[in-house]
Amino acid sequence: MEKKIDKNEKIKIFRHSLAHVLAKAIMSLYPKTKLTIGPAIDDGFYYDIDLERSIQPEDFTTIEKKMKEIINKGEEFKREVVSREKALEIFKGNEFKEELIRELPENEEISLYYLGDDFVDLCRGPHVNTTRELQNTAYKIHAVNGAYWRGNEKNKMLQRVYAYAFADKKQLAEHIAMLEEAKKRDHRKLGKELGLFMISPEGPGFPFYLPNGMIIRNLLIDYWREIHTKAGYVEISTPIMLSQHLWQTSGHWDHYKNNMYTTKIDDTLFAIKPMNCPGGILVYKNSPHSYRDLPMRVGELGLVHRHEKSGELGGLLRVRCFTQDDAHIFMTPSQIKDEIKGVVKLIDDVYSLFGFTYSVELSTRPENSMGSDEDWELATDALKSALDDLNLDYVINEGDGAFYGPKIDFHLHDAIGRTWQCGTIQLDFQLPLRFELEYTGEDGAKHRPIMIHRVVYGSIERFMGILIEHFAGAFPLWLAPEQVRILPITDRANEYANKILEELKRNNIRATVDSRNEKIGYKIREAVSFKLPYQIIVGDEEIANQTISIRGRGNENKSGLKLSEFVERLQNEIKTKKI
RNA sequence: GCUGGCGUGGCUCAACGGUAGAGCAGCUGACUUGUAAUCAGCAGGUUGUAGGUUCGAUUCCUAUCGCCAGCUCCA
Repeated sequence: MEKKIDKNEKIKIFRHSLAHVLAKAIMSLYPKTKLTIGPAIDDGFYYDIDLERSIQPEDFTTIEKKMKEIINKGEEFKREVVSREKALEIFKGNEFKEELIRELPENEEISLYYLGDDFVDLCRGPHVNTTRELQNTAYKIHAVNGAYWRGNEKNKMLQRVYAYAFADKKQLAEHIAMLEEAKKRDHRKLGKELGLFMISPEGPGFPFYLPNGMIIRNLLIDYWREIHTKAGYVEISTPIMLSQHLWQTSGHWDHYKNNMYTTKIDDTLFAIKPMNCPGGILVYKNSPHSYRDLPMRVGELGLVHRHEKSGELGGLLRVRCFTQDDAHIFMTPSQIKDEIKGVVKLIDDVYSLFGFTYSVELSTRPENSMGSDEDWELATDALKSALDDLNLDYVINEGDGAFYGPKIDFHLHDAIGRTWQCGTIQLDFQLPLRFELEYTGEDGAKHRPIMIHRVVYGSIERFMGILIEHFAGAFPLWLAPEQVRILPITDRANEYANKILEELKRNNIRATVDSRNEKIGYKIREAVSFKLPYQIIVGDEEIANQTISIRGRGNENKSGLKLSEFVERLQNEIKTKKI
């Protein structure tokens, strides 16, 4: 274990040193470049530069060659500690470096790293001693993208040059091969090939479900209803469009207006809901409540619309209209911890069922938020202590909470390793206050409930996107749109195949017969490429013996089976939701 | 929204200043086939859209829409 950490440190130093080599190469090719920052990242490094001329993919090889030259020269990395004044003088004219230097804390020493005699960069280090140590490393510039200076969209946009970098050629090749493989499981590609969903240019970010995708979606919803009923939830449905007045009360109008679609009915402004909570709150307010009713767990599969900026859309992972598997829990302060634990448990159960691993983040108060410091502190502490009680590992994400409360986020990974927030649990003292929610306590007095907003899938769209990539389209039997395809070898077997089909249908198994006039090899090839879990093959032999032959994933190939045995096996596999 | 790249028949791609070509899918016919592509024929595109340059544009330029990567933002 310790060795592994050492290795990680070493590759980080390689990557960071290579970033300096890249910077030097770029400076020598394009002397007008202003350098900013260039850190090591998970699969390599990048360097953000400010340069009039935009770096093009054609330039990558030129830059790589220049890097190689520098490395082969065996130039030395030399560290020098300088005064703030000296540093400012050296980087005079580079407003980015000047800004960084000015912001360095008083007590911290300012170090420079020279690479050869003619290149210097402001840097904390550490680095390799000479570029000779980089001779075995393998790197490849693969992209240049825009990136705002210091990640702020109000700042200047720089060019970010990305490179993969590994300790040797083999590791680089493996990484590139892995990315190639990942492309094959891209949910957009599979969604098209397997007939799951489409997105029309007529509705950017508004996905259409195709029949096969709809089957999966409905199964996910069935499962969701089943586990939520068991966990003591009730379900409601609230309107998709509600008056501006409601959104003003909820605070969405002040904090979320730019993301909301609006329309006028007569002379009143209405907004399409970007979130389900205000509707859920109106339901709560519809009748008086006693402490005996709490906690009230109210679920809603709510279709929300949000105006996401055009460049932010992507397949099913980022859309403008999606169904949240939402629920609001109204409760007393003493119920907070148990309720949060209950939701965490529910989320863990669901993600485990699909074989997902996830990471957890706790997000705290953002800048543009409402409510008192005390409430925020209380809410944040409640979330923390629930997580601590459950012994869950989590990282804290400062300032990333919702405008009405702090939250726990659950992140899942897509095929190429990007993480996506799916599940979230948000604690909210603000909306109950704004909407003057009440319940009658044991003491007969009115009290204010506390709310949890939570989703498990997050959005059905995003979750399906991740699901498609996770299984590479080869869904577990219970989710597969087509579970079994029956392939008659000649048309003499069509009648027998149709009898089998009827029997499967009677047992609620989704099956079809491929009675096209094609060779068996052709039908198998197609069934396999559609990632079907099982194929039943029948010809003269099977008819004579009244048996079936099957093919399953993982090269399973069996003959002489009884149909009834196979049906039993399928039903068992479906019932246990085996993955 | 920003930076850069890309838009050719249902899909995957070719042609790149001289009025678009292939494979797969589709349709028709023949073959009745035993575990990942049977053969033959037919049909299908005013090259995202709108302008411009040119004798001539899919190819060059501008705008616009959409897609992709990243940034920002987010379920």
